[in-house]
Amino acid sequence: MPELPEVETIRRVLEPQIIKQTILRVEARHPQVIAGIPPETFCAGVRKRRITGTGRRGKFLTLLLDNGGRIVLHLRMTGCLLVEPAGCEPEKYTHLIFHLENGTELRFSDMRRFGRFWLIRAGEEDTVSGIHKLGYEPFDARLTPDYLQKMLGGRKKTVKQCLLDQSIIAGIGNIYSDEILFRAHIHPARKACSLTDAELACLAALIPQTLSYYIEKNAISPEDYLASKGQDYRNTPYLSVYGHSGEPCPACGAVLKRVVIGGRSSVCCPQCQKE
DNA sequence: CCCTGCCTGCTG
DNA sequence: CAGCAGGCAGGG
Repeated sequence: MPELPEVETIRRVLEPQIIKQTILRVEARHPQVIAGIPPETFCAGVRKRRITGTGRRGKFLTLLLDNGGRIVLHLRMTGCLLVEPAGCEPEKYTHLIFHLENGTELRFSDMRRFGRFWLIRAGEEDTVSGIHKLGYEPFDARLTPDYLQKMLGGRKKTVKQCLLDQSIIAGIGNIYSDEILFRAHIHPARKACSLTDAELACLAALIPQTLSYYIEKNAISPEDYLASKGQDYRNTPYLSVYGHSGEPCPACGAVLKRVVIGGRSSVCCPQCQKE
């Protein structure tokens, strides 16, 4: 489900609820969501540890532990994290429950079960989760027009595929790649190597701008997040093109078109985003 | 580059 | 019923 703005929203909602809490034990109802090590090893390694902080890298979340280790997780398509009182019935598809000392539980639910958890021990390098393969954060000062030129310049791939490539820029998914390209007036099917310097500069500026705009729009109180079971914090009312194919372009009124690029469906304006 | 698998639910 | 869904890894 979530891309960078949603993952960041979840992190901001969860952090105050779990920070300084000790994990009494972990219940792995569906151990398949634990990757890299046997589930029992994961549960034993996390048990009795205190959560000292949270982090985000691209679409990955991290929970820092008091022994220097960390939990790394990725929500993939439908993963969801909620902190709920122990007495309250877990959502359907709850696969992992972290029992916290204050009587609440950090619960991971995921209908499609694509989400994954890793445990990285103190001093260990994370070479398993995929974090090590990520490119710059969208807000990294090194994400310059020159960097984009270097990374996109020689590529035959489309610009859309490059934006989705986590090893170039971390955190952009199918929704925000469409939104960024719409704002930049660049057609998603354009070959990356065909982009002009001006277009690359435009992208370099719009990537952080667009994502921070949507992080702001996502802001939600922990109460509202919980009330909607972690489902209702999304940006749908603010999206310009994603989910709006067949509707008029908000800029020029032309009919927004659905196209398939690299197997992913994309929505763009045939008028504002010339091929 | 494309394809498949991983899962379940929703839409037409 | 087929096709699609905001992700990613692995294979040819």
